[in-house]
Amino acid sequence: MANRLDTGALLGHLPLFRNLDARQLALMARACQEVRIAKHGFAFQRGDPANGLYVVAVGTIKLAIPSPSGQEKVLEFFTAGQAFGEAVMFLDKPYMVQAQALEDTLLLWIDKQDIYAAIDHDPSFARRMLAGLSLRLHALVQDIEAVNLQNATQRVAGYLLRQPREDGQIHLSVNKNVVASKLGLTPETLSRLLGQLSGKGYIAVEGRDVQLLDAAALEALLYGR
Amino acid sequence: MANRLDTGALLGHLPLFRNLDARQLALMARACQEVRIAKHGFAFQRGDPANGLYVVAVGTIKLAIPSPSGQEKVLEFFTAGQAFGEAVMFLDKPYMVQAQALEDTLLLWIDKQDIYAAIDHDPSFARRMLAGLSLRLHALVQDIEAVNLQNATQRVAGYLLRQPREDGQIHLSVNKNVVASKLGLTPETLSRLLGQLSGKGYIAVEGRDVQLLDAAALEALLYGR
DNA sequence: CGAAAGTTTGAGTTGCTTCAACCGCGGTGG
DNA sequence: CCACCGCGGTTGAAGCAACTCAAACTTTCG
Repeated sequence: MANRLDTGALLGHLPLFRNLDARQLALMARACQEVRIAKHGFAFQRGDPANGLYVVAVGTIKLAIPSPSGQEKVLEFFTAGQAFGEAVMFLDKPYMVQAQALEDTLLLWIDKQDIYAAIDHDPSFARRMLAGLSLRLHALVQDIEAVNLQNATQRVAGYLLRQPREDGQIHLSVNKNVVASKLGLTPETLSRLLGQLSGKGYIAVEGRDVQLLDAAALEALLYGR
Repeated sequence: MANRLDTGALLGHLPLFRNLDARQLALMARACQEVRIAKHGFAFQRGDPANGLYVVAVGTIKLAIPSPSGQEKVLEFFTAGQAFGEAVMFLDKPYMVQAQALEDTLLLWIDKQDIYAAIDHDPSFARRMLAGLSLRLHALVQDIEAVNLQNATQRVAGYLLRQPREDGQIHLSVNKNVVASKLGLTPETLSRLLGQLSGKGYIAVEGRDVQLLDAAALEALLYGR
């Protein structure tokens, strides 16, 4: 029991489950299962049936659309405390995306039925669920906007500006290959563009650390011209 | 009262509101407002605050992301009975898309508060709402897949195959300019590709009517090579 | 320490766009 | 009634942004 995870406490801290009452929370904590995924392993793949949702306890998950030709389009990352895989659960369709661990990861899996029970029992849980899906939708629309209406440079600039930073310092949470895929670019193109922005003095890149030297200039790229 | 719309009956027929009880439905029917939008008019534009959702009573609405340069990316169309604009309602963000009428259109508008009330009152309503959002999400992911992992020809083939048809006969619900935008193409490119597919004998195009002559060949384009 | 993965740089290619001209058709006003 | 306009659509020629292919260099990790 030493290495045992306190699932109740963990769930209770998630925004999604925040004001679920104690009984309901305990029920859910008991119902959920721990799933360990090794680095590069999959929580689920395209075509798998969706019978529940996942919550990241430890680690990082990459959600991506695979393609027959081996390339993939990265949609989103999830780290400790975030839920994923909820959307398809409500339809009766198989996953059209895959969830891959970027490092050794511990997930909690909650059955569809238990989620439904929580929805029926607590309307505020339903609202949180709705808000969660809406947020996901919002992110996807942003992605679509980026790919369809912005050129490569603007996508990179936009991405950098959206990253969390402390005094202009950004640390990329994933490697540049993955960032490139998220932006709908090849690694080569991303590398060249970062080099270009560095050359102009807008940013300084060192490995996964990026310093924003001239955020205003980046915004100008995004909007003006 | 002759021209008066029976909102209660209309709402009651929507999948979203199907098994809302009579009292709740009546409440909602009384709460909702009729909104008339002339062709080319907007139900809302990017940046507008979202305080409720819309249901199409009569007409067609085009949801699109506008861009400063005047072009736009079409996301989806909505016709009689479909709801839209629900997603942003749950976040406290303004719309990032615009809803434009493709013809004279009559909408019903329902306030956020009334929706919340229905969610709290009837868990099955919440589930329907969740399913609705999930469906929207699914569609967006398909869109992203198309733009990122398929070439222009595949996108066109995929689109045609997804359209409702009777013995291979498709009728485009919107003009080709709009279809092109939905596919992330220029009108010129779409025209060329349709011509090309016609040339190969896979389809026959006449105005907005498209005959699928060889659906298998189109699927082959999508998957194999 | 060596193999594999990640990153950068260079050179050449291409799929789609852009620009431009043209056609046909429906509506509209003189 | 017909000339005119404007929009939707097609076609051609030229351009370019991003990709592909290839090779070298760097970092990570077993």
